[in-house]
Amino acid sequence: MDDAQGHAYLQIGEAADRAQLTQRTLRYYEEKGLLNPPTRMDGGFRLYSADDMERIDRIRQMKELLGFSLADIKEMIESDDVRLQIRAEWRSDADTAEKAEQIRRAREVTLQQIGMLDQKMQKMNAMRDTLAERIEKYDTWLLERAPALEARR
Amino acid sequence: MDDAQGHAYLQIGEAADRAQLTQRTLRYYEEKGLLNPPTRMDGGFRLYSADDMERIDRIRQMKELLGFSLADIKEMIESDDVRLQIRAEWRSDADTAEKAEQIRRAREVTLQQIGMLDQKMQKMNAMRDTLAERIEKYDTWLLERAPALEARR
DNA sequence: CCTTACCTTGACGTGCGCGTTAACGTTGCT
DNA sequence: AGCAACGTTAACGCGCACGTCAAGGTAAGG
Repeated sequence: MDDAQGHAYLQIGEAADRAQLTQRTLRYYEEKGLLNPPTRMDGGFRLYSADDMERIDRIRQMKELLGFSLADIKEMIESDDVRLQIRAEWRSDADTAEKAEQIRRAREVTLQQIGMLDQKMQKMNAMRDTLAERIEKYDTWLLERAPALEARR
Repeated sequence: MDDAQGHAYLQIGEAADRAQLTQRTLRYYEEKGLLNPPTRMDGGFRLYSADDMERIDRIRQMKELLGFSLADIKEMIESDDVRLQIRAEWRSDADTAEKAEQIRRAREVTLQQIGMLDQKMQKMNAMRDTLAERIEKYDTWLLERAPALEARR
């Protein structure tokens, strides 16, 4: 079942390459419950969907960008599960009110995530400011005490 | 040698409490070269200066905020050493040109740090945007499919 | 001088996040 | 049918960043 360009499903080798992770890491994430078990081919080979790949990338981002532990990340991405469940049961007979409740919870979680991102970025901005101040001090020092070389510019 | 409020130098217990770290962690950071060995009292007790405390806090920030390894942090804070050295040798007979060169290097490193902060913040902003989009989708879904409860507001 | 609180240096233990190896099965091509 | 490339699970190993004793020294008050 190929796509026009590339394959719709990736085996673990390709998946790992594209995600810039190792196969071991993907299996480990699955083992730890960060990834929902991917579909398998008859022989048992894992097949990663586009949704899987998206999720893998989000996990990597949260690790590298935010420096969170896998346990933290696991908690945080559970709102993604809701999103996927909704997509799957889109026209099922599940109770609409129940779905709405789930969505409201997911919304809440997402809001919290945004809040924590904002907090982090605020602190990083403060850090940036102190670094910028430091640059200024370096510059004034250089201008006062060793302007010779700077004048060449 | 007390200050008007609090002590100018802190023993490791107080230092750890104020930095929100454990004594073990402070000793570990020292062992790993992230902290320059603090002065000691006659009995061998460590005494942390205000500069030490500042540095400890920067280390903690870099770890928690940026999620860096201690090895990374060690590299990054070596520009701080320059700053402290400068302060120490302020009126020494060290070569001015040499100092200037050090300052230029420190300036370069600091600029790089600012650059990486900017990069991170940019990525975090992108992440924030996707989360905000998700919120929008939740909201429209809720308005379309389950407006009843929302109407109560 | 004695006690209590605080500190010292080892040294071993621990949880996380994988890396690595072993032994073996599957796929796909010729 | 055979072979190379790719996959599977299970198990052990490892570096990092400390936690946690153990055995003892020091500081400060009564």
